[in-house]
Amino acid sequence: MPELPEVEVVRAGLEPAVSGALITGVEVFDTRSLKRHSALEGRFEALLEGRRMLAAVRRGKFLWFPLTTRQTTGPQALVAHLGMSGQVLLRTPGTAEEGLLRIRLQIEHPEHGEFWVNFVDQRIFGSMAVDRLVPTGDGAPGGYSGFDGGRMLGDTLALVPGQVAHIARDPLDPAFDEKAFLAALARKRTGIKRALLDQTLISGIGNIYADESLWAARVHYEHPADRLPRARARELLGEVRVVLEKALAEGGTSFDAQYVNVNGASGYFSHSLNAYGQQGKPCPRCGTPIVREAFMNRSSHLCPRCQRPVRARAARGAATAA
DNA sequence: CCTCACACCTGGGTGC
DNA sequence: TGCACCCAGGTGTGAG
Repeated sequence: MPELPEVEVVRAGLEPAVSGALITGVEVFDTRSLKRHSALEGRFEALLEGRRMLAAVRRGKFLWFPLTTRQTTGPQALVAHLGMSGQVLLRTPGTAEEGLLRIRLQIEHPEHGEFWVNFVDQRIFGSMAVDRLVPTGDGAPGGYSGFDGGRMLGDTLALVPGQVAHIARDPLDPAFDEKAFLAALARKRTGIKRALLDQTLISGIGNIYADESLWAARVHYEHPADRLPRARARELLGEVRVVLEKALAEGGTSFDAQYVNVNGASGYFSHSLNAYGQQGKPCPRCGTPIVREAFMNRSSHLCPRCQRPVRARAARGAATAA
């Protein structure tokens, strides 16, 4: 469900309530929501109770909350991934229980008081975990944590949860290495949309924003990544950034009550979609009906006129033989 | 090493 | 009303 803009809306919403807050209680209602948690770290509840969260950090679609250090362990964080249907809701203690509530943290903030942090997830593709923090490969901050978060973390800023270390930086991250991304893209022998969805190449993009970015850049989703001219690839990356930033400014994309911010409210970007879910409606650019095609057990939405497929890759040597 | 298909899940909507 | 079937915003794993 949630892609970078939706996850950032959640991060920003949690930040004031969780930064500096003490975890006073942890309730796990469904252990399947701990599938990313390794028992080697210790028991999830025991690792959290009595510790404080220092900040709310995000890279791509991953969220984490660095914890105060315990003498017995190195630096650790509570990690959360929303999967397809996860929500993190801030509630006043005593609020009636959400139907699909999987995990609840009881927290106490020194200034803002007590909250429940409710992790709600229909499909259970999301999860929480406590994971150790490891240094980032490039020495830059592990993810985005806002101004205050950056100050709170101080010299432990350049850490990332072990299970997030293989995820690439996202295109809104100041430390995103554009040259390295373009070079890696030029080596990918796969379709451009698969490459955009590959979180080890560039993170934060999912099915909605991949389709929107490709529409904006007028690129067909099966265009071979390694045959996209560098200038076109740079344009596409520019469109990715524009789409993500615009969606963020509008509070993310919601089709129903499934994706919501920490207060349960929906975003407005669904009104700004040009391609995703717009099959049958005229392309806002040329009027040709948008089509939907099967792709990776899901679907791709595109304008068949603005986004022409390229000729299939010629068999090796065929072009020169003639 | 790289790429791809698939498993992992539940619930809401639709059409018969 | 009931039910089968389709659909959904993601990621990790293992086969080839």
